[in-house]
Amino acid sequence: MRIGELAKRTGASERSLRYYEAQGLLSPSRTPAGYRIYAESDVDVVRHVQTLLAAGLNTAFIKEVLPCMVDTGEGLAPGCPELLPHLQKERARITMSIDGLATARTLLDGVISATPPDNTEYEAWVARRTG
DNA sequence: CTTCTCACA
DNA sequence: TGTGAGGA
Repeated sequence: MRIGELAKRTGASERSLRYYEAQGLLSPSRTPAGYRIYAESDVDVVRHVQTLLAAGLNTAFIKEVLPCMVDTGEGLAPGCPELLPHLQKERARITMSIDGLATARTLLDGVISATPPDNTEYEAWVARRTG
């Protein structure tokens, strides 16, 4: 099938499909005219890529683990045992990221609730809109 | 009409 | 990642 059909069947944009290819996640053959020809199995590959991308993994990591992933009908499962450590490492990375955002939010909360030394303008504004 | 590459107010 | 140009 050509890129248009694969896009329709997976919900991925043609743009994304070409991007996945550039990242080595897909390697469609070409017609003499240069049109990309995808295999039926690529539909699943694209779905897996979308799942992993949504799970916060980058294309480089996906490229490594994709061949070890197996479809369970429900979702994806680790096809190789030596995959778990890497997956857990990714999980840890996401946790770090969340912690960073949490402290950022706490800091911002502090700024939002802080009382300015000279609050005349601030209070005038509050008074104006609270009536 | 569909796809391709390349470039970017 | 979207979008549009310019071509096949």
